[in-house]
Amino acid sequence: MPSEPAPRGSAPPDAVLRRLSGYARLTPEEEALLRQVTARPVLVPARTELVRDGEAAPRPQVLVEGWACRQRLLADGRRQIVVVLLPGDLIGLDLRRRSLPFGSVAALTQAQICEASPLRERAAAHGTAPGHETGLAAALRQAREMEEIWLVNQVVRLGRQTAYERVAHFLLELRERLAAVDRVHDDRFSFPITQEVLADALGLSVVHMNRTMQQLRRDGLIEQRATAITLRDVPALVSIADYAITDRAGAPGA
Amino acid sequence: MPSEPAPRGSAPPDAVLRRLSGYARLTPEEEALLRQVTARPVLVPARTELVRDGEAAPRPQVLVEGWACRQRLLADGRRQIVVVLLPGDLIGLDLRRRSLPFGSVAALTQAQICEASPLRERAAAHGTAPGHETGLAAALRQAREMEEIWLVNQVVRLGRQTAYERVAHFLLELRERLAAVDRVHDDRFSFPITQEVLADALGLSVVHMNRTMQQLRRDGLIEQRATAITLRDVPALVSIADYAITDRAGAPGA
DNA sequence: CGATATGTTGACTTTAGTCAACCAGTGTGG
DNA sequence: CCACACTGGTTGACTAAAGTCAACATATCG
Repeated sequence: MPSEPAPRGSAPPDAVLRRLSGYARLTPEEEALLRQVTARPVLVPARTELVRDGEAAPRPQVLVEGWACRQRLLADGRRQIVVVLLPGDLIGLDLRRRSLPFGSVAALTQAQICEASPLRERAAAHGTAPGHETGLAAALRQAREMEEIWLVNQVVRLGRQTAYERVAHFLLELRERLAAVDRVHDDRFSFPITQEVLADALGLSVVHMNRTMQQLRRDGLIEQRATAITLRDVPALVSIADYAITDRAGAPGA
Repeated sequence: MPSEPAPRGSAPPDAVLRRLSGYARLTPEEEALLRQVTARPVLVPARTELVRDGEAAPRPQVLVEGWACRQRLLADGRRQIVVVLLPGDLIGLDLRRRSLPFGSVAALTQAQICEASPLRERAAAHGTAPGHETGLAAALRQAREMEEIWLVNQVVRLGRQTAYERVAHFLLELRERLAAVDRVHDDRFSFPITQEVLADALGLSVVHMNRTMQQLRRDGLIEQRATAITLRDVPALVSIADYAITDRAGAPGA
C-alpha cells in the first residue's frame, strides 16, 4: 500500500467538505477539522483493498478522489458490487460492534484516501442531542441515510429492472451523487470504470453490459468519450428508469 | 386501521425483548420498558401500510407478531420487496432528517404492532457514550447493523445468484433470523407468505418461483405443509447458497 | 353454490449468459 | 524497431435461465 505525497490535481478540491456541508450547516471549527483531515491524502492504486470483509472495526476513512466500491465475492468467483463509492464518500464511519459480512471495500481506480477517525470522534462528542443532531453529527447521519437509499435503489434495479433500465437508473444516480460534489457539468462527468466493473455492479455479464451500453448510445441517450460520459437526454433516462430524485441539494443549478 | 385488543396467542411471547437482549445486555429497567411498550399490540390486517414511502418522520414501531416488508413500487406496477420484516423487528427506529424514498412498509400477514417512541427516547438518553454504547442503545445499533447485512444479502442474491440459489439463501436467512426469536424448531418454522410475495422479494416471476420451489422439494431440501416449512438439509442449502452465517446468537443450540 | 386467492402446468417467447474469436490501444523487452 | 503480451471493448453463434400467457386445479369462504 504505497503512500505517495498528495498530487492535488485541478479537480474541484475537497469533495468531502462539499458533501457534508450539503447535508447540514457545519461550524467553522468543523470545517477546519474536515480540511485538516483531508489535507494529506494517501494515494492508493486501483484494486487496493481498503476494508476486509467481516473486519470488526474498520478504521474510518474518507474517499477524497477516485472511485471505490463495497463488494461481496461468492465462493466460485462471482462478484457483486454492492454500492459504488465516489469522491466525498465515507468508509467505515459507523463503528461496528461485531464482525459481520458487510462486504469488502476496494478501490476501483487509483484513489486518494484519508484517515477519518477525528470526524467520528468529533461527531460523537458534539451535536448528538437526541432528536435534533447538529453540524457534523447531523451530516454524518444524513450521509448514512443516503447510503441506505443507494442500497434500496440497488435492490430495486437488480430485482425488477431490465439491463437497459438498470444502466439508465444507475447513471442517473451517479449523476446526482457526483453533482453533489460539483463534478457534473452539462450532464457530463468522469466515468473511469470498465464495463466489467459495471457488469458486476448491475448483475450482468460483461457481454450483455457491452450490448446494453451500445444500445443506449445508439438511442442517443448517452455519449462516451475517453473516460467521460454525457447523459444526452436526462428526461428520457428518468422515464426509462422510473428514477426518483432523492437529493434536492445536488440539483442541476449547482 | 382497526385496533382490536391484544390476542396474545400461544406463540413465544415478546419477540422484541428476545431480539434485543440477544444483541446487548439490557438493564432491568430497559427490559421493563420493552415489556411495557409491547404490552398492548395493535392488530392490523395483511396489506396495511405501516409507513408511506418518503414519509419524513415515521413513528417508531415494533413488529410483535406477523410478517411485514419494506417495498418499492415502480410506476408500471412492478413491485420489489426490499427486506422482509419478522417478529421482533423494528420499523422506523432511526429518526430521519429528510423525506427520502426508502420504500413503504406494509404488513404481509395479519400483524401485531406497537408504538415504540419510548425506545428511541430511552436509547438517546442513556448509554450513548461515544464508542461504547450500552444496553438498549447498543442493541438498537446492532439491530440496525443487522438490517444492513440483510440488505447486502439481498443485493448479492438478486445480482449474482440463480433462482434456485436465491431461494436457498433466503430461506437460510429467514431461519437464522427466526431462530434469534426462538421460532425455529428442528429447522422448521412458520412460513405464512404466498409465492407471489416470495417472487416479489426474490426478483422472480410467480411461475418461475413456483417451479423453483417444486425443484427444491423434489431435491429433498425443503418440505412445506400448510403454512410451515422445514429445511431438510441445511448443510446442502448452505453449500448451494454460499451462505455466510451472520448471527452467532441465533444458532441451532437455542 | 359462485367468487376469489393461491398453486400448478404446458407451450412458447424473451432476456441474458456463454464461448470463442477478433480488434485496437498500450506497454515491454530484445 | 518490432514481436509479444495484456487489457478492454466488440461481434457472432449458440445456450440457458427466466418471463409470459393461458388454462386449469384446489381450497376457502360467505
